[in-house]
Amino acid sequence: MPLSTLNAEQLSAATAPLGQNLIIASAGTGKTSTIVGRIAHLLQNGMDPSKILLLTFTNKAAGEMIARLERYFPKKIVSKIESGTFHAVSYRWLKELHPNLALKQPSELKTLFRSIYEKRNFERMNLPLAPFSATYLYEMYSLYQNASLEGFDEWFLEKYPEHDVIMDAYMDIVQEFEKEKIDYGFASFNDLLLRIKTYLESNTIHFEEVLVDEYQDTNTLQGALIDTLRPRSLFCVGDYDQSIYAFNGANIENIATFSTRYPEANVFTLKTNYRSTAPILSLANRVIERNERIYPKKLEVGRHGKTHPPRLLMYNDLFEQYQSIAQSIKHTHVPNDNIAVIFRNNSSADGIEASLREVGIPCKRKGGTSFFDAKEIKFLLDLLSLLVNPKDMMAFIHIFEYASGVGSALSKEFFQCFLHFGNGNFMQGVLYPVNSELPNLKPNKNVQLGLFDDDHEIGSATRFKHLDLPGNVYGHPLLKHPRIIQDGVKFFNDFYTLMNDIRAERDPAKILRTATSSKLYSGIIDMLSTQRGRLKSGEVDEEKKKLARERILRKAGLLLDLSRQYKELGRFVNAMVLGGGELSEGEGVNLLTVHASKGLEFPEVYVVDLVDGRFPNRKMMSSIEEERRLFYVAVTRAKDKLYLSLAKYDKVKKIDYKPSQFLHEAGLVKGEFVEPEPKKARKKKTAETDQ
DNA sequence: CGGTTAGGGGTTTTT
DNA sequence: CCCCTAACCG
Repeated sequence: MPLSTLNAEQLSAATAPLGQNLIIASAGTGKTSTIVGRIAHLLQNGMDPSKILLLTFTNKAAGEMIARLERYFPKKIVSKIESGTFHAVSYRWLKELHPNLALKQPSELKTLFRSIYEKRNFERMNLPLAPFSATYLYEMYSLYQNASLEGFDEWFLEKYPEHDVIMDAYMDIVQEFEKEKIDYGFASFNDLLLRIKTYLESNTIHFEEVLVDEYQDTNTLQGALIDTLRPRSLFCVGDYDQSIYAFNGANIENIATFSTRYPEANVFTLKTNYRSTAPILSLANRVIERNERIYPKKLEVGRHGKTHPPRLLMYNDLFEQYQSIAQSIKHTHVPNDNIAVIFRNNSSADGIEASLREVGIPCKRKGGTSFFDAKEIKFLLDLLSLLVNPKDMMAFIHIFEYASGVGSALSKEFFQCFLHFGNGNFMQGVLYPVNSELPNLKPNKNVQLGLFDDDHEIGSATRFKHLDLPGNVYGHPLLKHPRIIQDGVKFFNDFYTLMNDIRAERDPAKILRTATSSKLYSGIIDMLSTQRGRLKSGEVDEEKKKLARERILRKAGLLLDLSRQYKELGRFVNAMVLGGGELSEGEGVNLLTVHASKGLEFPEVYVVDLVDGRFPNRKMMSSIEEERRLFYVAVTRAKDKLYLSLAKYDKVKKIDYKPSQFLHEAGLVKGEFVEPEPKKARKKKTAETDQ
């Protein structure tokens, strides 16, 4: 049974009485085993599994814990446990209340936000200071939703009192953004939590025990969500030294004030580290001890035997560093997937990946340009999104931007045309238009300038006659649009054919099969593979193009495989948004950001680019303490061997680097770290104004 | 000119 | 991938 493998401190935590329990679990102390043991304990004592809620930071983590429980309990019981990330669980509940919920990627919502922002004319407002850019304002708004429960204006002005004069305009943008989201039927990640919180304020979903993993990274909103759940018992597991999500509103106060908020709380500490060797742990501790100790803890080494001291690798040039690491990985006897290369920023990944490829070592990346960011996959998902939610203008715009001569503005007009042709029903407007006149596009222009008014119908009937299109496309009112050209009409014809083929189908796999074999998609494949097969000289290398084409087809096939588990199209599309980033492709050496490495462990770890400015990141650093925690997380991933590396110079960018202060703190570089003169920081957060 | 579209150069971290 | 700038259109 899972409980019999626990040590004394883990067991006393796992069998704690119902109530408020906080488990301080340092890196590698068997946190997962303790949570699994806790659930086993609850089940053994007869708790109804459907009254247990397990909240984790990634869906993968939840899946692993559930899988471990299935080794000891019948699947029928374990599957009743409610589990997943805050977002996944909220989505599951909301889907019952709002079946048409359409989850959107943050980047999409940012684009929507920007388009609203850009309608405002700040120059005309004669402002005494430059307003924040759309991007920065969006990021702040998003952070606010996670970090605060008060009004946006209050929260914002506390940070930037001088923006008082623009606050009304900011609020106006935010309000319009909220309205547009509802009009388009969109929900953001934050909306999932916000909406379920609102629901819970007047309704109850009762749980006997709620377990929260990675409690140190819960933000204020998630904290409030736990509060509104009001479970009979709470079991929170975390380590304040591993709190690394401040940028997402993670509130270390949640864990720091647990025992004052719940005076009856039990606090358990897991002290014995079974993961890393003594020298690795002592290095980690030396550094992290410079941060304030919130709860007392002292790590004890659970592993004995032969050890390798952590090694500092210092190089003269950036690429020499990557190439040398690739060589060292090539010559080690450890299997590739037992090795991780960990970095602070994704910008390190390309160089490492290229160097590994050079010597023929396979590698996989999590984050960065993921599977779902690939254009060929995004296109298919946009098609599906549009089928699920025909109000999804963003998805439509992305699809039609592939037609040559069509950009985002014209694509948007086309969408409005279809809505008009179908009396508000998009699909109707595409397939069976009831209005055959163009809508009045940009009425202000027409009225003020008297332009374009009578251009609308020019050549509409005859312009595309030679294309030999089927009658229903040839007679479609979209062809009357003055700015559609031949390629656009051909694209529309293929789009029309596909929509006609899949309009009645609801099964995700069948739709994908039709879509991937459609003429529309083969056009996309051709365009993308030609682009990717192009050499620096501009010529297309047929071999390279063929390879790109095969890669695209393989990816599309993978998406099709994923879709087979889903019966309902909407759930499939949302699942791809919700869990998409967690999928990593292929086999080989693991390339990870520190954030992505959380919760994982590897026999051999390389932490690279440990130079001042990059790690710690000095550009937009929230605090040196947080950067130190990031360093702590990175090094405590290592079980047996730890390499810390840096290069003193980047000859491509011509930048000199100094060793990271954490290497001084670790005692690997002699002497106390001296902070360099702060360079004039480029202000990126303010928008350019003409004055 | 104004509004778009298309292509080139720099990047913090995530559900 | 996001921001900027150079061509392009009516």
